[in-house]
Amino acid sequence: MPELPEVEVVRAGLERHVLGARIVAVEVLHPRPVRRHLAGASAFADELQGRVLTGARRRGKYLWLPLDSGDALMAHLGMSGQMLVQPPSSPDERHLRVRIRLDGAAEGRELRFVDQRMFGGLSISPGGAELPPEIAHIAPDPLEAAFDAEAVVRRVRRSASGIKRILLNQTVISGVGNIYADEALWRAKLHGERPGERLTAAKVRELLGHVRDVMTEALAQGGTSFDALYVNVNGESGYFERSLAAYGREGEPCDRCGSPMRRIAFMNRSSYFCPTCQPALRVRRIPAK
DNA sequence: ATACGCCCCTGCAAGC
DNA sequence: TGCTTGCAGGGGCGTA
Repeated sequence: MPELPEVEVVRAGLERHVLGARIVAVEVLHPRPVRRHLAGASAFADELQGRVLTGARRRGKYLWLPLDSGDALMAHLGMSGQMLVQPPSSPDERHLRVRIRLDGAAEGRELRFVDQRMFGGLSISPGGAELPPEIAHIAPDPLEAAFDAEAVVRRVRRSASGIKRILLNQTVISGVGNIYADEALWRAKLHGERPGERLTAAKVRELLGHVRDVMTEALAQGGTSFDALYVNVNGESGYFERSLAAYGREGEPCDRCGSPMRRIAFMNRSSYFCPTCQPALRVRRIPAK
């Protein structure tokens, strides 16, 4: 159930543990996670066989491993995906979907794609080593050099949509999911339904700063609990229970003002916010006399 | 061209 | 105890 910081932890782990490895065999245990490979599961396996993994890259929540062929093995973790590096002797995980046996730099290890809900998946991007064309429409994320905050400010202020919906639109800014959207909005004292076009440029800039900060802090904490051989992404790093000010805190006191935090339905999931610090509508102030 | 709702899956916890 | 319902951190796609 990863957002950008969790995906980055995985990327860094892959870079450390499978760089330079050669794929010797691929076993697809469930067809759904390779559904994007239209030629089918066995073609997917055949195309990967013999390739060398030459990198580990990320944009937003998408990961890709450039191959020595110039193509890339792409991965999206969806809601429940994990990429694990395991010795073959390790028992199969309950939701193991794809097994990739390695030699060379990662001799005797397996790269495993584990995914309970299978919203995520693996695919091969032809010529996608540098930037897979399938994700060219995804905007840069706040932690990469190509991120253009002023371009995001302009798009936000051109949109009548609610600011939270805009934050979750990966073509505007990538990597932000439901948790970090709520956290950044809480820090900025903004209600997620405030229309983008009604926000000042300065306020949007401030919000983007909070987005970057909350992700950077999460990344720092997620990285510390990272075990050397076990590339984990399941969000159980301890960060979520300890450091969240908004997400999942319905009924608990706001860390800033003490008001009970509220939860509302939003886009088939939930939004958490402080009704006092984050009013839905701008309050027209009555001038003091 | 946007912008929005629907749907893809499985599993868990709470409620009846 | 067993069934039903709601909910879970994502995003592609069809339709307005």
